[in-house]
Amino acid sequence: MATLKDVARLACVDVSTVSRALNNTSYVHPDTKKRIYAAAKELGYHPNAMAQALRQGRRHTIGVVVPRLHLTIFSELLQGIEEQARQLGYATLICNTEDQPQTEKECLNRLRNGFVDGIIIAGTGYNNRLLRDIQASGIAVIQLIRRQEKRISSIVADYEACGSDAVHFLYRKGCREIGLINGTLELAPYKGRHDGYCKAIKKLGLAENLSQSDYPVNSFEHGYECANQLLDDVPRLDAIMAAIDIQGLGAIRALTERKIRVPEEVKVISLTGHAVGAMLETSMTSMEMPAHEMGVRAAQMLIDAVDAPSGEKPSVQHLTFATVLAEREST
Amino acid sequence: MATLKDVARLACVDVSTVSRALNNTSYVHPDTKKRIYAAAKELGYHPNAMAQALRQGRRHTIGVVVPRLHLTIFSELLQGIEEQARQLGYATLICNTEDQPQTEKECLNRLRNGFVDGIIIAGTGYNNRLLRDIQASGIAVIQLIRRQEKRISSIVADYEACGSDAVHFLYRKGCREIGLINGTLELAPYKGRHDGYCKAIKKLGLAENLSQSDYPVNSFEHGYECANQLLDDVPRLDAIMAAIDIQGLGAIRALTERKIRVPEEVKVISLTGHAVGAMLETSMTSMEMPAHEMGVRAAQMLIDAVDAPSGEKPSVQHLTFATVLAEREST
DNA sequence: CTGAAAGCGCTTACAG
DNA sequence: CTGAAAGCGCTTACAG
Repeated sequence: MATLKDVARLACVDVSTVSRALNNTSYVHPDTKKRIYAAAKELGYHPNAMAQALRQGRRHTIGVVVPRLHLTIFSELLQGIEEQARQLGYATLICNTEDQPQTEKECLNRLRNGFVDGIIIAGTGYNNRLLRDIQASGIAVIQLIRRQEKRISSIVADYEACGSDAVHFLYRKGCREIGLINGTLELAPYKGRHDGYCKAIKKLGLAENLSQSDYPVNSFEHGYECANQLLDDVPRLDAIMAAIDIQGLGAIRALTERKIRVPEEVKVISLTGHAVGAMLETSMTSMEMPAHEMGVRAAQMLIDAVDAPSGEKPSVQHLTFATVLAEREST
Repeated sequence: MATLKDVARLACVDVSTVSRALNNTSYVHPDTKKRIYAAAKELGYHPNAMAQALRQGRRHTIGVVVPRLHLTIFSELLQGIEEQARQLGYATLICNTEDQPQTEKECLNRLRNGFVDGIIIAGTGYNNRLLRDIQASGIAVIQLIRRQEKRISSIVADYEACGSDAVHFLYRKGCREIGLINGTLELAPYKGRHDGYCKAIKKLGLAENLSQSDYPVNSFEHGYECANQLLDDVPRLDAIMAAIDIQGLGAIRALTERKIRVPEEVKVISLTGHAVGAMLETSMTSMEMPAHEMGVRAAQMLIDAVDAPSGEKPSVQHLTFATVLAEREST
């Protein structure tokens, strides 16, 4: 790789002049400039981003820590983040934790070592202390989807309203025995949906029908298992709410196997529509969150914080997006 | 952020000693070591990765260029890549091109600027020259899924066998009018599946039933539109092969709307199963490629190339994975 | 076992 | 308009 020095030598000027010419950072005589450009081109010169970053103290890279990508909302969020970051001149570094606090910790420690200017995280909630340390050390941090720590800015959907709205929607459709398939209450999105569900159920004077399984929360099997549990426990079950699409698929599969018709006998709704629900044979009604836009906003907010002069760093802010009902065939 | 210098000052030694102690790179007196560790801890010292990279000429980062993440096989590949890279001590930088050659070009130019040690790309095929330049400049490059350039190593599935095997499978099931939903022949995976399909069809003395639409190849709508086209054009259509799962979903939707039963009247098979097919109401038969493993192998191969002493860089190699039939309810 | 020095490739005051 | 110099934070021969 050719360096500034090589270009300088070929163009018969000092490296500082080359730097100025290439970065358009101060007047350089047009003729000199021309010579420099020619030399740079001839040598196929590309500036070394490491050296620039070291010198300028800015890496123009953000880190994104997610629990999983495949078949999750995170791949869509990540697309939004990457798109926006790229437009603002930032690269995106990803880390996949599989929701393992230990893996997450290692990822965060790598990222903080001068890898990135800021971090967007959908975390496990087990490394909040570390996250605060990282933030205190001057690296911007934003929580996305999962607000596990109040003292760090976040962008989330209104999970509680989402859970509650879904119950009311099903109630209006005539459902009286509504089951919930959800995930661990340690994670904000599941906790919120759980609370919204319970409050609405109580308000309407209905019975809570909860379920759980040993499968990973984010799995088809979990949905399948929980649906079977609900069907066994609640003879007159007439609706199933699934926290995420994949669980909904599992639930529909369980219903199909029992020859229970959707939506005539049991209605199904997903609380986190992300595109796949709309494509099913029996397309699935869902509460949709604007994932792509949330990703874009997260990148924007993070980079704003990174770019802010160090005196006036923005204070902690929490942004909540509404989810919108998309009615389809499963209800 | 505390620097080596700060630690050195606090521990009353030279920076070089601190560096050696912290990196365990040569003998340092135990007492000194202890003092240094204590000082580093007290200051919350974290080495600056930029400076290390600049000094060592290695960034320990690989770049991954994909056309899309959400609801594609690429999110699964990326998970495999990230996992393996992380285990080998590498971070993963991603770029999302949306299959725009111009965006891809910009991404590649950013990556080559000292951002990464190597690049894994599922490319558009429009920047082959640039890719060769990048490779020539000392950055390892591997094509994944899409082999658009023979002179650069690649890891792909056997698309031709995949297309051909699917035809033979359907033939054995009694199908005689088999339609294909595919994508642009400019991309190797689609070209391969197309060729495999055509050869098998010819060999069996059947008629080719192709389709196309104006929608993005990687969309539900494309599958839906093409299926309708095939149904209109081929009265006795009894099977549909879809290049990818999402197209298959579109096809099933079209069939459902016309009240055509799957698989009794028309069978459906996806040529790139990636998890979602198995979860459907009518679970979809598909040719499965080991996406996660392919991602792992790609990361491995790339990092091997990066780590190879510069004298003995591995030569171009092409790895082809077999796809395996997973029979489900749609056939 | 440890210090002093050079240097990775760049940018940016400081002179002139 | 351009050069010489310092320095970003680290590592690593080279001495001793």
